[in-house]
Amino acid sequence: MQRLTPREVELMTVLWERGPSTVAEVRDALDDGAAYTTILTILRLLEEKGHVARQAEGRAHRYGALIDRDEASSSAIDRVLGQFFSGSPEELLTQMVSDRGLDDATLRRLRSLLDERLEEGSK
Amino acid sequence: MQRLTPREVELMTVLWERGPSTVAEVRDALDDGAAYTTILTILRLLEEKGHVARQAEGRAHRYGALIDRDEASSSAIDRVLGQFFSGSPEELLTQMVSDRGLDDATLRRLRSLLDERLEEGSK
DNA sequence: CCCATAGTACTATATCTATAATTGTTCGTC
DNA sequence: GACGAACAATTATAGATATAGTACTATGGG
Repeated sequence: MQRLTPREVELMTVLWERGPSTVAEVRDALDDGAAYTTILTILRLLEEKGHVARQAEGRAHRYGALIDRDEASSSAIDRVLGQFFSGSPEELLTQMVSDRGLDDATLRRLRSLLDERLEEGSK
Repeated sequence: MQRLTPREVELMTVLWERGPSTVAEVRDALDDGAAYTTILTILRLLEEKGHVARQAEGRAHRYGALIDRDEASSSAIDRVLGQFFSGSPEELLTQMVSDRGLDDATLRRLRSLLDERLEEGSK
């Protein structure tokens, strides 16, 4: 998937959380003083790139996400993996558990997650 | 830490792997046909941003990284965490182990990694 | 049925990113 | 000491990003 700019991620997040929305709704949800036309322009670019679609609704249009959040975050992770961890999820995880103050409870939850995965895989 | 562009990460990677290098050495290491002046420009920008420093060496300059790789990757992860996982490392890891096509061997390695961590923590 | 307004399309601008050509400088060699 | 090669500084350009102004359109309330 194409890379999303930080600003684009912000708009997409609104669509993911609110569901299909009009320009005005997105602007209200962002609540950062951006002009109507600014939001419109970014949504238009996202549409060009195929990340959102819209349908007319009265005189307005309702924009909906075409990609889901997992897809986008997965791409973002891939990018980080490639840039810093030679594509190796282990290396990323290693740094996360060592650098980041994850407590034992969290580590244990992650381990059971892995256990579940391994269970399923062997089914 | 400020965000690094993909291209900047590539150059920094050379410095991280090779240690302090001249422009010509970086260009050779990249081996992607970039012009000498292109590399120079990006290094100059990285210097402005405080990510590298240089010292004269004969008529050339040797550029060295001022930030280490962990620092940069950690920032990149933070950005992804903030953008997609409400800052929660657990959510990111959850997605990694569930969505990604990690094979059993990898999952097992990840689990032993967590085991080690938990061992250490309880010591 | 008309016109104010909400909404859209089009256009514009500033900054950032990535690229490189041109110009200037220094050092080693002859 | 002049010259060429290697290097650096300056300048330039194209495309992407983020912002918004302007001009046009359609619709719903009076």
